[in-house]
Amino acid sequence: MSSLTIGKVAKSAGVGVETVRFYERKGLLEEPPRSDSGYRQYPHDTIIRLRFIKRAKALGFSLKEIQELFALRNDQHATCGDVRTQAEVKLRDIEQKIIDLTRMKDALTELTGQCTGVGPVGTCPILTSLEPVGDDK
Amino acid sequence: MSSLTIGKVAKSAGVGVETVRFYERKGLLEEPPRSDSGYRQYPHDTIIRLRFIKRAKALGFSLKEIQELFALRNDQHATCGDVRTQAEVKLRDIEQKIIDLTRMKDALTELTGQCTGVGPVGTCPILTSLEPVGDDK
DNA sequence: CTTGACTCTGTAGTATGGTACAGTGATTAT
DNA sequence: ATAATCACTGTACCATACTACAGAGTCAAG
Repeated sequence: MSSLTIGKVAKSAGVGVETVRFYERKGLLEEPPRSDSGYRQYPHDTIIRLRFIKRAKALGFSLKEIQELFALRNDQHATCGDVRTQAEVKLRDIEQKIIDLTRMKDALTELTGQCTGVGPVGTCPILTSLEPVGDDK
Repeated sequence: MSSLTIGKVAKSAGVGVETVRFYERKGLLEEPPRSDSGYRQYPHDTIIRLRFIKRAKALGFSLKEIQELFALRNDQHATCGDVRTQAEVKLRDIEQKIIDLTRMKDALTELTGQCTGVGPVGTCPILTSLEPVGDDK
């Protein structure tokens, strides 16, 4: 059956043409066959692969990690458990980020709570708590 | 009193020497006076300023945002409320990140829950749910 | 007074995930 | 048939926050 041009796969997957070529350079997409004139000819499942990348990115996987996922899938010796392990590592990662951000949030909430919002900038408790002593210059 | 060399301020503030020069280039630190031989001579409160930067970074502020905070402080017309507004914007920002990460976490938790961890990689529900149909190459 | 540690400038490289050309050739629609 | 898209390669650039040199000069301790 037919193959797709780079513009078609890009549009179908919701990414830019340059992004598709970028993924190829990064090894996330295999080099597709070329037409006589040198145009890339993509099989239809390239769209699926691109969507996989989009979803995995939305789940917080980096391009490198996505590549590792692909490598795992192509590895005859890899098991479902290996994939699960990767997902769990990423899960711990995300949980840690949430913890860190929550800490930041609490600290900032406390700071804004101390600030009445009135008065000159020099007396702002947000700034003074970030810079407890002295004044530069 | 005495001034400090770049190595001293860097160490006291817990950052690298290159980082201090980098901050100077970025406009986060003013250019300090120089000795006859061209060495930077830092006033003591540079350490405080560097620590301010560290703390603000730990609260999720980018260097650019920290610079804006400094600009605000040096602005005679700025009020405490302006600073508070900046902090609140950052707070919303952090809250949104937490929401996004929580969504990622839930999606990944669901995925790992579906995976028993046994069997070949081809049957892994984590991979099949990321790539619902077809199989590339 | 020598040696090692420190500092200087300027440039380039790291990682991440793309985006944006320029200049040229191919294809498609009218 | 010709103009408007589209595709090609290669390179450079965006932001973020540093880090790492090279090659030269300076300072402090023993």
